[in-house]
Amino acid sequence: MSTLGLKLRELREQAGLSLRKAAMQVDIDVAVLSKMERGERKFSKELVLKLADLYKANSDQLVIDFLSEKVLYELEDEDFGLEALKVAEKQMKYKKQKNV
Amino acid sequence: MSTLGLKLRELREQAGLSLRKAAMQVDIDVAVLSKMERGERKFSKELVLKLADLYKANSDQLVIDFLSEKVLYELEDEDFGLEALKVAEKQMKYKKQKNV
DNA sequence: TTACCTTTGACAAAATAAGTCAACACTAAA
DNA sequence: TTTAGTGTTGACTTATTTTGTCAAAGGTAA
Repeated sequence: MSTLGLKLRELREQAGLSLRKAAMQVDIDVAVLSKMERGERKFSKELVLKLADLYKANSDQLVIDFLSEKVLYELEDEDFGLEALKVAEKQMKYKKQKNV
Repeated sequence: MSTLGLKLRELREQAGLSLRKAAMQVDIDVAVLSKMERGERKFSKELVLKLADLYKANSDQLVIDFLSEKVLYELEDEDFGLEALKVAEKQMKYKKQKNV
């Protein structure tokens, strides 16, 4: 289901950390991390960064996944989701170029 | 600032409706509609549809603008916003194709 | 003045998200 | 068969965000 959750779970396991220990390190409740890894609760960007750091993983792609998931969540079941993404992309490029 | 707000304001004026009257027709407070048209508050999709109907305008592009604005709002000031959009697009296409 | 118009800010209420906790079920080692 | 570890669940509280309501202001024109 959740790409980000899966990835972070794998990274945690690769780092040899239990859910409890990882949660403690980043200062959240175990229950919450468990739910986040299984896509039952949303990550925050800050937490993603903390976890990337803890797992010694590169955070860029994780942040991209985080944002992308957030966007997809907003657009799920929308008939014009794809069109909306294209418009958003166009506007973002414009803004970037124009520095608005 | 807000494309959608501007568009809906223009449509309202073209329909010859005052803010008060339009707001009354769609059953919201004038203050709220005023703020929405100026981008100070967010539209809901339902309201966009109601307004499109009231102004006798085609709602498709308005809904696309609405969604796109929502997405851009989530991604504003994000370094990886564009990358996130691309990932989201890819996943959405995949989902659509696979019917997941 | 009167009668409209839009905008503003302050506040209350409702809805969502985030945090906390205790208990459960499972596995494996002692 | 205890003990200690694992992850999961649900109920609950608290905090934050969003939404709705209202009154008043300032503008314009008859």
